[in-house]
Amino acid sequence: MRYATRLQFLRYFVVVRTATLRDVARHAGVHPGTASRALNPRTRRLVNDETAERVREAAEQLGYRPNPIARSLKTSRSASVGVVIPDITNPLFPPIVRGVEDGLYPAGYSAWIVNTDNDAERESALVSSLRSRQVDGLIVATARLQHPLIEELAAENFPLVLVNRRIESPSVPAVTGDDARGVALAIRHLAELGHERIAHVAGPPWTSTGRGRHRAYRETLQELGLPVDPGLVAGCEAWSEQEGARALSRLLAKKARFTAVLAGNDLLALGCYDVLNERGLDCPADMSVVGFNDMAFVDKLRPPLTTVRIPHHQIGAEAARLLLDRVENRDTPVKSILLPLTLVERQSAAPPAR
Amino acid sequence: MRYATRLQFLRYFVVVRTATLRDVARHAGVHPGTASRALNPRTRRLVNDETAERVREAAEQLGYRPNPIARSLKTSRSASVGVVIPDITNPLFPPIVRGVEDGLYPAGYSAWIVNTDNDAERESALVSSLRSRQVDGLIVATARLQHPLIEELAAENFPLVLVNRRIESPSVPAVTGDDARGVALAIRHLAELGHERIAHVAGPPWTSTGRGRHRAYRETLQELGLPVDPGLVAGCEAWSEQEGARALSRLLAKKARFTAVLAGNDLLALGCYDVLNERGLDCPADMSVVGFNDMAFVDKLRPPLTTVRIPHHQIGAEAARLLLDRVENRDTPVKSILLPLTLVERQSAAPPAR
DNA sequence: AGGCTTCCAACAATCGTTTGCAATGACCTC
DNA sequence: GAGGTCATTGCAAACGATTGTTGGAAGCCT
Repeated sequence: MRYATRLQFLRYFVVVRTATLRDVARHAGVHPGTASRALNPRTRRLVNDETAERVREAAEQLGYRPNPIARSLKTSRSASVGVVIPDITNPLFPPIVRGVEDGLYPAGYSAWIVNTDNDAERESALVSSLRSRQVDGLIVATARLQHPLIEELAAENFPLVLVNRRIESPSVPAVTGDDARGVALAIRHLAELGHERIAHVAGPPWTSTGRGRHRAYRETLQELGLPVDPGLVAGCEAWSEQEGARALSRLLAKKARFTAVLAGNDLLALGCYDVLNERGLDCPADMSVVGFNDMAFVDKLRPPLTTVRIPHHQIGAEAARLLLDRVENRDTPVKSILLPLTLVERQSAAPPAR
Repeated sequence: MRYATRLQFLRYFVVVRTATLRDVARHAGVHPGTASRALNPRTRRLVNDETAERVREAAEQLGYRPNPIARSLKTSRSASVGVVIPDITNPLFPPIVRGVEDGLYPAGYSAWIVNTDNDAERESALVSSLRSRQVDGLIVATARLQHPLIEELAAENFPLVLVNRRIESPSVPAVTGDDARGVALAIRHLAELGHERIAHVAGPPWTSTGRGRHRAYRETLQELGLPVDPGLVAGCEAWSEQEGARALSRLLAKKARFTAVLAGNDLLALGCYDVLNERGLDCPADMSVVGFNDMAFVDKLRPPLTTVRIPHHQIGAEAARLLLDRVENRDTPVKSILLPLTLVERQSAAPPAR
């Protein structure tokens, strides 16, 4: 024997080289196939209890850790899923990602995160790279409304769940907040405070959220018998502070009359704050502002932002579970989840000045 | 032939099954080994130009994409690195992560991100899982000051770079901001505004940043001939808003006299804002506050926070490059990088009231 | 013409698992 | 005691690439 002592022999495997299944088998005096079955809970019952125990012990002694690469190669599964987001730097996404991870963890899965910067080409390259890494499914927080890549994956019946944003095609499961009710919550709140002319700084029309919130805004106004005036809506090209500022400026420049504005999301609301500041307008005395998302730290703004809270973490977790369902059984019926939203009242919305 | 037409044959591979190297080889009429060499830039010169071209064409026609799993199994490399962070939800980390990705991308590497929640056990499990996934190196943004796991990896000469936080052991390369000069920048600014008694809400003493900034605070005061009074320092147990608030409250409760406070980071500064608000103290009129990090949106606070900017994205990118150097050649000498910081003056620091 | 490189491509082993199939032997039944 | 079932284990072929070794053809030299 090359090794002076048994200890050295063990150390060799534990430290220098990582023990393989073959080593474990040899150590336990069985065939690698048997060792594999003994260690795998699903096939464990195929091997004698006593043998299995011996294998388990050998594995422990040698510090055996299965090689997921080899396993993936053989099984073409990886116990991991891809998470495709536009940009982790956008404070919207980290909580979702954590939610996904927390949903995945109990099942022993983990997440591969990639940033697309909303670039279709990059996205397609990344997805293809994820797939060649054998991810078992995909969670996609895509922005665009129509989306050939997604349709394609869905057509292949590749396990896929959309998060945060819906897509026109109904065959793709999605987990989102109930934007319509969220918008209603916000508008009703403003109405109860006494606002009648409520403007909307709308998100990009090529996103499902932008479009959906805009529609909900109109519908709620109608329901409440409030004026729905297209002149009170300014659209944005992106979910950014600058765009929010530009939109509100346009509204103000038109001399449109309104006392409150519902922003398509918190970033846009931040933009609104900026122009209000610039023009010496006080929020909420001169203008009420309501956001959407309840991003981190918007409670620290002056004034603290009244906004609609979306349960991002929960969205991620639900998406993970939904995906896992489909991974385990591809024929699980497609189902989408709508999570309730809540209004968090802070100080950016108040009764209008008389 | 099982396939009615050549087109169907091709579709079979392109759509239904993904073409393997063997398929490409057969299609080009060569041995798989030859195909491998033809497609790999590093071995390309071992095969005849004409043959190589034929292989290339076949690969393209069949839509061949190499299987990274199989490649990893054989080469025990993965063209990916692990990124170990406490919590992606902390706004500090997303820009670093993006920086890392951007630094990795040109070399064809990608990043696996994991969150440890600063739990040593979880961290160790995650690192081990990353290693069994054959990551070629690790970028670690660990919080704790001494760190057996890190020492162990370093001892093994496993490619490893620390970001954002240093560790006592000198053999581990790290990329950080130049905290000492950053603190000096902040204190000098306050001194120039006329502050003499400057307090410090210090980060956790078990983190290198917490400790380092505290030391720099004392040293700078001394340099400037300002009083360095231990009664003007309150330590925190965590980098959180609540801890920042508690610390400043303690200082205030002691009736310590001071007109400005340097917070260990922006989160702590946020906590300071909270207690100032509660007590009806105006910032900056009654108390100046300077933060550290320049987190997103602190320019939107009231007052906009004066703080020290850390080039997070650059830190990530440099770390990636450093790591890649070591991955390519394990014997690259250990080198650490200190990036310059800048003070961004906003409105939370002003001359003290007389 | 024989011997020498040089170039190129094929061969086959290997990475560490999983898994269908076959073999063995124990035990049971009629 | 022949035949059947059942539990258990071994065998070997994959999965899809990489790479050291081998061998044949061509080209060059003396």
